[in-house]
Amino acid sequence: MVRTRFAPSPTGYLHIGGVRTALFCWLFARQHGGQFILRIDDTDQDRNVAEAIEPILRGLRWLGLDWDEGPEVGGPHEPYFQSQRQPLYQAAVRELIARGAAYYDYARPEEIEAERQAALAEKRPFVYSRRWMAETDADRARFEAEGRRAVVRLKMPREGTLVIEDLVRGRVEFPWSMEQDHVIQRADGTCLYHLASVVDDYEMGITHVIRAEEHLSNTPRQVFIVEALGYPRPQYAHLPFVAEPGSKNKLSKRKLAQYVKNKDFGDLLKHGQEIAARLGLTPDPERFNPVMIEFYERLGYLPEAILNYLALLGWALDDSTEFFTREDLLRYFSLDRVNRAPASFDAKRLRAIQERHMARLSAEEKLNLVLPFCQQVGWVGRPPRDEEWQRLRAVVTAAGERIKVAGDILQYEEFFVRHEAVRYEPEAFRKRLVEAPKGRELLREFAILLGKQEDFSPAALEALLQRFVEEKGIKVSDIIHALRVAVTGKAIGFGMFDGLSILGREEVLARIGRALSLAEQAEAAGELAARVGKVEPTG
RNA sequence: GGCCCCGUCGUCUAGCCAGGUUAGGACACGGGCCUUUCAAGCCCGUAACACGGGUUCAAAUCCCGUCGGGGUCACCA
Repeated sequence: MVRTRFAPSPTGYLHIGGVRTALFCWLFARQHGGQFILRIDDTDQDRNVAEAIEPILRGLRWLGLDWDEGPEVGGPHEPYFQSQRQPLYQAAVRELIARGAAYYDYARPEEIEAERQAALAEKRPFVYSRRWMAETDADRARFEAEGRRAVVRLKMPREGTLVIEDLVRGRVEFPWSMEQDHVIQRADGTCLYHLASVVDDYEMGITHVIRAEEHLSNTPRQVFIVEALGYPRPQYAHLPFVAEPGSKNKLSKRKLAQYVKNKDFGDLLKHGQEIAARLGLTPDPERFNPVMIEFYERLGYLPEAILNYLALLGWALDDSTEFFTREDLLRYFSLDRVNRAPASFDAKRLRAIQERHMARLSAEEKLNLVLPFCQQVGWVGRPPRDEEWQRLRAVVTAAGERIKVAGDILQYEEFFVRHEAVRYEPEAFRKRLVEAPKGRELLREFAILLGKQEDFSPAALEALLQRFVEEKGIKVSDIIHALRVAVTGKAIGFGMFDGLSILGREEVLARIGRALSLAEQAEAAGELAARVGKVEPTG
């Protein structure tokens, strides 16, 4: 029975690299009919764990990476918080000491540091002298009489080689002589991560330890504990870490300011901020950024697209397939096709994959995705009235593939407000209406035709405009830009006739009328200003 | 610095283990088509085996070395 685990520390956020690890653990367990366990590695903490794990659980849930055991779902190995399992670790420490694999050490931190410095000065690797090691009660009593306090250290081998058969990296060898006598229990009696991790992996029956590459160097000390305690050695698989945009450095949430300088990354963030602004949010930049999973959830990305992108960050099936649904991933994923080199975070590629997943959604699915965003800004009610549904459906259909994430619906405000609330882009308004008296004249004439038009379907409207254009001997482009700006306030948008049809005759006429009169006023004011400007110098 | 890992187009990668490919794909980029704007779509194109030695008829692929990048060396996880 395969059992894998994802064991984050409660830091208050879930970043892309962590999710990628969780995904691979989840995929591996699921496709082997095994279990995926979520464990919170909080051996260090006195912070508010409940608050700090919330974003982690929420992120995994959103992505559909369900866990069989862990926080909120329980399981036979409760509790799933390391902070609540100390007695187990302490028992393991006693066992290690009894077996001669660990010892009480009474060195003061500054004494260790002095040895370390001495080694550094002589350019030789640091190995603790074990001078304050206490292996008998008499030793302990003597050191304690000096007022020393003990930590427990691993009594690591000092010669020989450890061979690890890693499922991703193959055979890796470590000389034992390079290993330290790591501390496994603090002076205050609490136990440290490496010990806790090994004990829990054993207690929870973890068969495959799948984690990021940065743990590869930590593996020897863990294997030492595993063997000293007589546990079966789990299979290890060390995934390449996720690197920052345009570099091979490990992704770090602390270097955000630097990533923003990367154009693609910056664009992705900017797009997100625009949507947040339309929602009236001012999110915490520490959490609302493309390194964090929360960012994608709030903007209406598709979980499946994120999963697809993440899977490709360090894994490939073959030379050409890159679109994967969740089911595809479950079917085709395999650890032996995981890459060894780090993969850097590529914002553009993430967008491209999101677009492909979005494009295959049905209108109905897209509608449901977009609905909460519209409700949040008050365009439609909860639940929406029939006519609101219809309008929303029409806009979503007309916008088509322009809506790349659910939050993109918010750029179509003009279809959800009345004519008096339409906002005009200043540049477009000036160019297409204020400074285009001919365009205004054509628009005025066309409005008369629109007023008599019964059939307001896109096709009929297009035919109407065609006829108008032919009769006047002009080109479509001579009028359509003015029409677009007058009706939507914008220079760009989806098909003009779809837009007119959605708004309906009364609204369209009202908008044209308003735009025309505003443009005339602006022109008059402009002429006046120009005239005044000329007069002033002489006067 | 020691130990460990990694190095194919700008990016993500296939190919490497079992040597022989015009070194393939996608994203990005450039050009064209389409066109009422934008997006999409379609067609075409630019672009890579870190370097140096071997082994071999033949090396991205096997061996050695160099260089470069990264990880790790806590009473953090």
